[in-house]
Amino acid sequence: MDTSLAKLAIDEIAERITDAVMEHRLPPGIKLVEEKLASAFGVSRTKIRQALTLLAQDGLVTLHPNKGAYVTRPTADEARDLFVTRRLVEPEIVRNVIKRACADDLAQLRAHLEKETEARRLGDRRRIIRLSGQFHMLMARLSGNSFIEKLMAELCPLTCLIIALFDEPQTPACPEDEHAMIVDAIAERDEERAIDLMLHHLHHIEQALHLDQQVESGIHWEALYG
Amino acid sequence: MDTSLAKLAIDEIAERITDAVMEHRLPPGIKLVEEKLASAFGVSRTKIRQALTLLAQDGLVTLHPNKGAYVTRPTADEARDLFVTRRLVEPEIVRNVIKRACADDLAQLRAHLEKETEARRLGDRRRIIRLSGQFHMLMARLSGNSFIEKLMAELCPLTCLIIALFDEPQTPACPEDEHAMIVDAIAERDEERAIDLMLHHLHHIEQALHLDQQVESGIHWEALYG
DNA sequence: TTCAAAAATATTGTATGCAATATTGTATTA
DNA sequence: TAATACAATATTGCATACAATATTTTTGAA
Repeated sequence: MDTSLAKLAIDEIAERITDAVMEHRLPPGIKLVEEKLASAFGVSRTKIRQALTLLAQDGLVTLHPNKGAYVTRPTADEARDLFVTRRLVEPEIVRNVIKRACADDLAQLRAHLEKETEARRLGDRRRIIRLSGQFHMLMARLSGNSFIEKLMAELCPLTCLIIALFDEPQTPACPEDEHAMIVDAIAERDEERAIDLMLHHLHHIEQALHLDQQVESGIHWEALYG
Repeated sequence: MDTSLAKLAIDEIAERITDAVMEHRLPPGIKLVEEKLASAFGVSRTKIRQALTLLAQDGLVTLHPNKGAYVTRPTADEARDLFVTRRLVEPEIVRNVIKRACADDLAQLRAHLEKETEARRLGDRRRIIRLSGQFHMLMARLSGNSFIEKLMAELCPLTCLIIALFDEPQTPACPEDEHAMIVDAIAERDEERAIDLMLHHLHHIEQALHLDQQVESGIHWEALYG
């Protein structure tokens, strides 16, 4: 798992685990044994422990005292709350990006869209999901409000988790080019349209999930001995 | 500093430090030496370290690598962003509280108001500031959205910090009974008025601060040798 | 005396070791 | 054989020790 030679800081460890969760390489519910991670990253458990507390703070990992750390398994209710929160915050992000975005910012957005296109071309579904999340994180960063940026840096990885839980693996990952349309509207400084597109985008993501079905509780143990 | 006998969990340590910051017993900019905290709380540095990473995640403490942990000293810009964020989020909180609040929830709010009144009667300015912050945290909790609750649990202590930095100590802590008026409007299910009161309340807090003055940079070292 | 170099001290960063707890495997008994 | 108690193993929680880095104090020369 560790590719670099330099010793990893706890933030970097947390980031790598976050990426792995976003790409569904670490599925919701899986146990994260400290020693395994420690040897995987080539550091001591102390650092892993600190990384896990960070991730737990972000809600990506849940700590059960004396039991261990598990990748969080959000409930359908939490998923709904998450989308409510995103629909509350992301219009403000769009407004601020339109207000502040310079040419370089737009270039960053376009560059990100290209990465998404490339991942789609390759059919790399895991990367598509992670990049889709990171698009919104980039938008939040460009909005210039550090609190909103930090909030989105929590909500986006969690959204990926929720997609992992509630989406059918067969479904084509994300609404195709909605991100591109949002960027276009931003480039044209069309606030109303950009916000509208963003809200529809979020609705599409949520509606593609099956939050009403009983997938949420995970494995149905009762049904196993039939 | 440690009053209980049982060993403190990391969260409890973080909470106590948070309270101390909210009450301005730990002023912005002060260094938090791990060993001092460790002996104060009767635990090892390991736990303190984890508590500090939590607090740093919340923005209440800033970690300078190899230098140490310092109580954050927010800038005026960050203060403005914070209030922007609160004005974005708290109307939603009010809406949800009105939608969901049962009799017991309202009783909790009233009980909190009494605590505030008591602190005001005693002239305990520190407690007033902390309780004022915790009023908004309670509202967020009653709103039933865990993400918004968590966000407010970060923003409120930071607001206390900002008040510590930018408010004149002489000023009477907070607008007198605006919290009570908000609770009244909520009890009457008057959404528009409640939101209006909340927004005005937030404006009052922000305008009581001197975010435009150059208080922010802390001590004016240049002016000391004149 | 003043400045800079160097020693001494303080503090952080990390790994390791041990105790506490949980989980798994085994044996014993009804 | 099935259930339960007990032992073995695995894992977490925590403190401590040591290395790396920063800060302060002391020393010595200009």
